[in-house]
Amino acid sequence: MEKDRVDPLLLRLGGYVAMGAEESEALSRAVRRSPAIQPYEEILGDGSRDVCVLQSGLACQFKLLGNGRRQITGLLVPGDILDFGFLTGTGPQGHFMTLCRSDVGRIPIQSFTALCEQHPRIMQAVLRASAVHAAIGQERVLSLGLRTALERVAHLLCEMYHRLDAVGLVSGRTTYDFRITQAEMGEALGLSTVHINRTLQALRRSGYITMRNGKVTIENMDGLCAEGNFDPAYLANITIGSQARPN
Amino acid sequence: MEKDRVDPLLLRLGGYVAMGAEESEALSRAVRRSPAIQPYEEILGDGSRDVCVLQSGLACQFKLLGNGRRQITGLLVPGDILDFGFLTGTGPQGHFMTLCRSDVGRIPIQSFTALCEQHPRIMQAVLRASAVHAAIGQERVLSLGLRTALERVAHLLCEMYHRLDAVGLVSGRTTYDFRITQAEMGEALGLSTVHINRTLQALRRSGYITMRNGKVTIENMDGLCAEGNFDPAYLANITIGSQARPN
DNA sequence: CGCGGGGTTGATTGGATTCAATAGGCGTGG
DNA sequence: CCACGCCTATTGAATCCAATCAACCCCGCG
Repeated sequence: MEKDRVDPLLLRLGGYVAMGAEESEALSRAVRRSPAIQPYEEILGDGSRDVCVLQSGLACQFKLLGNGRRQITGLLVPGDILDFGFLTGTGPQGHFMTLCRSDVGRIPIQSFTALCEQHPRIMQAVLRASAVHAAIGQERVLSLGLRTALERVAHLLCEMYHRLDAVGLVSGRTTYDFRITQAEMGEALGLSTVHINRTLQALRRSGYITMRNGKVTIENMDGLCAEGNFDPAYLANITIGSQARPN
Repeated sequence: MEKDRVDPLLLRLGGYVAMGAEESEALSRAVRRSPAIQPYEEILGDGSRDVCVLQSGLACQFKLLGNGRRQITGLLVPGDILDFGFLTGTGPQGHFMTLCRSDVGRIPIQSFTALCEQHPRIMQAVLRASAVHAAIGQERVLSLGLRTALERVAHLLCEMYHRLDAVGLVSGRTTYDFRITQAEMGEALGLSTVHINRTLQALRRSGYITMRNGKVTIENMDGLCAEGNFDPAYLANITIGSQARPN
């Protein structure tokens, strides 16, 4: 099973806008692969404006707040563009680092610009990805602002399932790799490590999930979604006009 | 003092990119003014893709979560573009409504597109505004995720000061209009009304602020900033390349 | 004058944190 | 090969910040 998986970026963008072989190839060619990055290594430290894409592994975006407090402001899965600042000509927000061994691809900003000019669909797909990224951010605010611990964790596990599924990283129906420590989960969800631990236990006891070796299996999808108020709609790309809306 | 203030949108965008008289006028001309909107009226309910700008008053963006819970995901001050979805061709995230009597201007999306093509600086400024909008969102995550109640409120009051100052809505050094109820503040900061009340009292007792008639005065800016871990840098527009960065 | 919304206060409750200690897994080095 | 150390997960106890519940005050308004 050492097969070279399809580029997750292609899967991601292809999920937004159907792309022809020519476009896929052009996109693939533009990506510069770098050597694998070790866990807990900072990405994007350099001032380059390249478009960075997580190719494999898991990464996060975070911000520091004096006295050692840290907030993880976003989790990044393969196929994710780390930061969309290049769209507005601004630098990345906060810091980025890997949470496990990962690969990061880069598209030099000039290549990217040329690519988008030649292939409007690619541009369109990137814009959709950016919109979904923003929607994920909104959901994070909802979680931190008014969801209980149980809801936050349940919601996160559902979200990860859908995001990983979109890039073909879910195996056997509902199992996916999620190499994150409980402490990191806490930093992402605004909860203490201890409470994350107890909350995960509750979800396991209820039969919603099982966890083994950094792999999460959702045993009761409906139950977990209900527990976390999860509605996958925000992960889809909704365009006004292209899809007639009920109202 | 009934003078027609300078269009806050011009002040906002002009703060990002210096614009000539021609550009300012073109921008002004593009904005369609609507009749004043009453408090607690929903904006953007229609499916239009117009670029909406708050011209006066105060508004918020919010999302609902079953069982009546509501999270205010953003506060909007004059000069703010309500939603940047038009940049990605997607619809607005969540709902928008006024918090007090307000005016909303609209730029039909076609006019906007034409405007940006003819005046690249306007496009550039809008992109900067979009980036700052995103940065404000990140700070919100920080607040909800790891700031204490006191820090959240202090931070918010500092943020509003800077945002309103940017559009000329601060009077007498540090006084600004902030017609928001404590309940709404709580919904924005993920705190209960009662706790907001007590936190505001603490800030007043410490001599950081005074409040009267919906007007906030910051009496001790340094103290309030320190209390809220507030650093105004994220409200500035930082562009890679245009400004040399220390590192 | 009664009503309603917003602000204030006190008492109580509770979800989550913090502190503290133990257990398990894994890599390194003796 | 085992010992040691480190990191992560787990558990229990105590504490605390903020929520909830419940009045009450104040004021503008019909």
